[in-house]
Amino acid sequence: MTPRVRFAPSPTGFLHVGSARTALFNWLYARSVGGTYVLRIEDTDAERNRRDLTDNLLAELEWLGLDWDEGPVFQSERQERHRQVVADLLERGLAYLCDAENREVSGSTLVDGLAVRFRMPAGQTMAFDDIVRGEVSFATDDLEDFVVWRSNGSPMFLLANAVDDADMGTTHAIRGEDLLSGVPKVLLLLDAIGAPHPTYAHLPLLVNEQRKKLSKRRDDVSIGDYRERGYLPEAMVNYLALLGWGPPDEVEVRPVSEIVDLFRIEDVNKAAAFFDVKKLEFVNATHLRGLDRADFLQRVAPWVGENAPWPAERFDAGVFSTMVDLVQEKLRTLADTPRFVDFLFLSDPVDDPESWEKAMVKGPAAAEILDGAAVALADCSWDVDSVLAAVAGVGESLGLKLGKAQAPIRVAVTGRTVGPPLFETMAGFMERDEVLRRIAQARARL
RNA sequence: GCCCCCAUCGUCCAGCGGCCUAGGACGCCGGCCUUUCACGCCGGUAACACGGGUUCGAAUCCCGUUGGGGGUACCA
Repeated sequence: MTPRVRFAPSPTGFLHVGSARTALFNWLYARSVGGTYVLRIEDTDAERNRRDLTDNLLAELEWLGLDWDEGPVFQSERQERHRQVVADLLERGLAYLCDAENREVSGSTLVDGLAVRFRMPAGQTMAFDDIVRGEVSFATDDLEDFVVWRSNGSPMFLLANAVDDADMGTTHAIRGEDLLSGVPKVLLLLDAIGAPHPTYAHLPLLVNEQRKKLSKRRDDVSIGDYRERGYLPEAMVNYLALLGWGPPDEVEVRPVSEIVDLFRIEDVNKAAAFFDVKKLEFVNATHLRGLDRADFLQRVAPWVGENAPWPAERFDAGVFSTMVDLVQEKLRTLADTPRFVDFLFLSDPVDDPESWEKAMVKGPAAAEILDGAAVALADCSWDVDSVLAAVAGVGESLGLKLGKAQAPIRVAVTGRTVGPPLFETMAGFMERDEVLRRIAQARARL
């Protein structure tokens, strides 16, 4: 029997990183064993049954590259089937009607306005063998009767979940550990409808610095937000795969295709994992550096386009395209890009007080360096070597190494202490007059 | 409260009875390179929660303790 797994998110309007991780592991499992990956939308709650909430979810999954083989299947469209199952449970006495106060009401057929609860059998042990957790068991005596059908005429999560998995032929339920304690109830439901139990694999939770489950209130959990902050989908997927799993060869940053080849669900570990943005950044930077120029230009387009910190008419795509070689390897995220090149597309260098303080105030001989550079750069050849030699000469006359000597010039020209290689940038992409103008302007400010 | 799960460097992952004076990665701290930053390279910091067993031998198996987490809705 070929494995069938499903990712069954509840539409909340965005894709949570924890959900993305669950989706990824289901996808990895399916892709690694040649199984089928189905997408199911758990929207039994009327408030979540909104197409727009689902659309965004699907868009984010597509962005991550987690393509599904079947679906999306909407639970809300399967209500009639759910109703039949509940009616059957009621008729067989496995469930009962109850009012708003949870008092049992006699009757063996569905009644509008009344909920239905499943009757918890006494003295049973519900056990199952979880791929990641091993043998897990619950005593039904510790569990209570639970609602399977709402008084408003809709199915509850557990019921829809059990019925749909049974109907869809789900062989493996791979999901977050927060759902572990719901398993015995689902098993009972599955037994009641005569369906086989899927094999479970409960993934360790993703937690924050407080070791609490990632929550949308406190933590940055939206995949869309990471996308907007300049993270690459392949980096996101790569990093997420590293939470709860590790490649046998210890090579952490790699293409998703390799992860598919190496992934084994049995290797997933049990302990909760901290979502570490620092490491995500590292993974992202590594993938970013690996992009070829055309690919990089395409991905970075949103950050140098309309929302860029410079007037669109001053942007020079040709200059930027060439500058890419000088900045790409320095970036952590795509969003870092503008501040490495903005001085080229702005009429004046940006004003960065910290940089100014560091190079012009605290740094040595700022005035002398700028004065010297104004002279030396005025009549040297306008190429990288000559510009470098000119600045180096100014530094030597003041007893400064090139690193120190270039600092005030860098800040005068670009506005910042951090940026692309200075001489390459000046000689390659700026007019001599503009460089001299900025140096003079900075000198006047001292 | 009750039920369930978990426990190796600050963090993520490796280790699945001897190869462990515990390995890799991120971070951090040094150094080199050097036109800043970054990259790269070199080096360093730092962990088997605790207590009992089992065994010739335990980070690895068992029990307990402690700690953490999850669940306990007519949310999913």
